[in-house]
Amino acid sequence: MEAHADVQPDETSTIADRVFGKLRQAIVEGNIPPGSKISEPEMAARYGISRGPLREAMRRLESANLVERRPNLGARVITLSSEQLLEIYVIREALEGLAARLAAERMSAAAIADLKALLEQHRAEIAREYWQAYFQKEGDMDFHYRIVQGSGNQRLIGILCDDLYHLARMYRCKFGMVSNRARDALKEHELIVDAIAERDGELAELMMRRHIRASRRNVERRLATETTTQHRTDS
Amino acid sequence: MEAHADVQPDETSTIADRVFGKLRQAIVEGNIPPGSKISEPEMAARYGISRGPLREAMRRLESANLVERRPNLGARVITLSSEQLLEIYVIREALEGLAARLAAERMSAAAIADLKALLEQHRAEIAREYWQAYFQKEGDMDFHYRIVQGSGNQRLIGILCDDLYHLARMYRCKFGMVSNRARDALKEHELIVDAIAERDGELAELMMRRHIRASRRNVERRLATETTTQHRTDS
DNA sequence: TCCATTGAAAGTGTCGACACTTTTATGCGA
DNA sequence: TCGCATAAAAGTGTCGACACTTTCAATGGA
Repeated sequence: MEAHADVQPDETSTIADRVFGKLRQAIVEGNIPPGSKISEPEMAARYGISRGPLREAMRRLESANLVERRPNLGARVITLSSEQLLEIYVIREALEGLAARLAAERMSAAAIADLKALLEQHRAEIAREYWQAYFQKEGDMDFHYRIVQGSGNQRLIGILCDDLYHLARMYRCKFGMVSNRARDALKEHELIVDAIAERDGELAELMMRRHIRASRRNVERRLATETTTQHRTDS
Repeated sequence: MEAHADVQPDETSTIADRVFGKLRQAIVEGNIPPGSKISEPEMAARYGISRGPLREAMRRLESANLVERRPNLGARVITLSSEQLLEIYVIREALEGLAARLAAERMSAAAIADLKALLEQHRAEIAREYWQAYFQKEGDMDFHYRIVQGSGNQRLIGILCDDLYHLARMYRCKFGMVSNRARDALKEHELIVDAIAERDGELAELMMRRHIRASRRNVERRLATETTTQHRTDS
């Protein structure tokens, strides 16, 4: 995990950088609830720092669209609407489709082999019924990260890994999206990797777009039932 | 001009916000040359502010990928490689294609009429040979802005208008890209608008992708001749 | 003459303090 | 009791100052 372009917890980095990473993680995981106000004195005290670096970190969170800030009123964690979640899926479909095509053209043979090994691991975990814990967490993301990295397009990697994925993860935590389609998703992942291994960029893009569209439709279904049943605990 | 989601020069905004906008403009227009170091004391003195707000502005510039910052070494304006410029075109092709499709589905009739009026204006300017000054500046961008706004996807608007367009503009200034294909571009713009007016999303996406691909190829050609002739002044 | 060392100068990272704005609480009048 | 005005409290925006790091220059030795 954390194999992507994240803020390194290096000791040489600044306080603002480190606290940015911590705050982002706290927001994405829901430890700081959506819509809640972030008080500068309170946060500075919690992390044992001054308000200067904290404000720098807040600026970066603002740029990352994780907090909304209004002058003299302070910053709040963004509120999560289902429309915005679907907006992200629409963009991911276009961008990750592109990433899959580029990956098919440029990914190294070694990276493809690693990808296949990752899928093998997923397959085993699903067979052992561990998929709940795994796919609920970061398993699916790992796969997507690698494809995007394989595209070799630095700007594309930045947009997806530094911005959209954190938002997607946040929304998933918020709505409690436990993937109930792990087996289907794995099958789709396999088709994508096969296309990449065959260096068939066109097919890889098609399959990736289809995969994300299916994922979006799954979310749409859940959102629909969520709103009709009005927070019924489906246990 | 400046009709997009920019930093409002409102008096109620903070110093950091205003100086962020000013710095971004200065960087994009080349007034602060690429690769040059940005000294905090010097910049703070130039804008007559303290280092606190300036550092907040720098953080936002960092998030916008306009400056590179390394701990204890300071910030530099990003250096411009032709590879990165082409990377942006690849992403724009995917993202603006998507925007055109969404715009065809969702744009209001009034907005489409405005778009047609804009094209009419472009046509007149090209006929009067004003196209050099116009297309060299922001005329082309105006068109693209409107399409993206018409998509209605807030996240998409943010990625393109807040990040990629500024970068594209910067690279254009850097390489002195005077569009020598204004007439071709206008023709392509007309095809896109026609498709949108017909509510043909599929065609609008196809035409937009083709338009940006043509634009990218044009840049590629110029870059190729640029590197072979080694800065020959083609006057 | 060239290189290494050392000191100063400049620059970045961080902090505490103050001014102004917003919010909350208090008290007065109807 | 309710509503409004006023004042106090909290919070944000900004600044200047200090510590540490990096850079540069001068000095001394080989």
